[in-house]
Amino acid sequence: MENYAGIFPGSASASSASHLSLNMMNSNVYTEFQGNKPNGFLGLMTNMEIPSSDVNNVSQSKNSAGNEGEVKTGKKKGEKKTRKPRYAFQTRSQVDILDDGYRWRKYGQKAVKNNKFPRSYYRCTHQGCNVKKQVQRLSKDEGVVVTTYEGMHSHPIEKSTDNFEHILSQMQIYTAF
DNA sequence: CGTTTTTGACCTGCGC
DNA sequence: GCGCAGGTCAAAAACG
Repeated sequence: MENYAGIFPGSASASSASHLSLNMMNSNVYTEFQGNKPNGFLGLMTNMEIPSSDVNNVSQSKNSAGNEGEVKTGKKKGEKKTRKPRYAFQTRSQVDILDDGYRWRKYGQKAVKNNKFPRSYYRCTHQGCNVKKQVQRLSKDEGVVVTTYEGMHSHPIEKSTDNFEHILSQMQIYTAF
């Protein structure tokens, strides 16, 4: 399940590209940011710090899409009092697995209360890299996938990233907005 | 054969 | 104090 090869129209060696990812560049896929947050955060990456008391701010921002709302920080194994920033992506895609070029190992899957679809938990397989990521899909709009990144990678991408680099650059341009 | 996925159990924080 | 919800671990299966 790790064949993320040419998915882009420009890439020649498109190996059937069944479940690939990163096809945000495709016509039918595009990152859209809806005013989910009262603060009105727009952008590809939104870094939000999550203080213990602020946890419910995400859920309270219910709105059009009808997000399920993540409550509780649930730190567990209290070792870090420092809350890590999280970066949320809201992407319109038919596939849940959006590949960013890193290798992820799935370590859990749980169903969310207000969502029919389960939420998947991934972890970066790189040694020492404890970056986590969770993918969730809105029950209302199956086309909308919310990817939340936790932590930052301190190592280069493992994949050859053919023109991924190029693509990423373009993505950044989008971010600039 | 090594690695990742899968799935249930377990843990933790919060609300009642 | 108990139950709910979310998050993580771990063992076995599945896949290459």
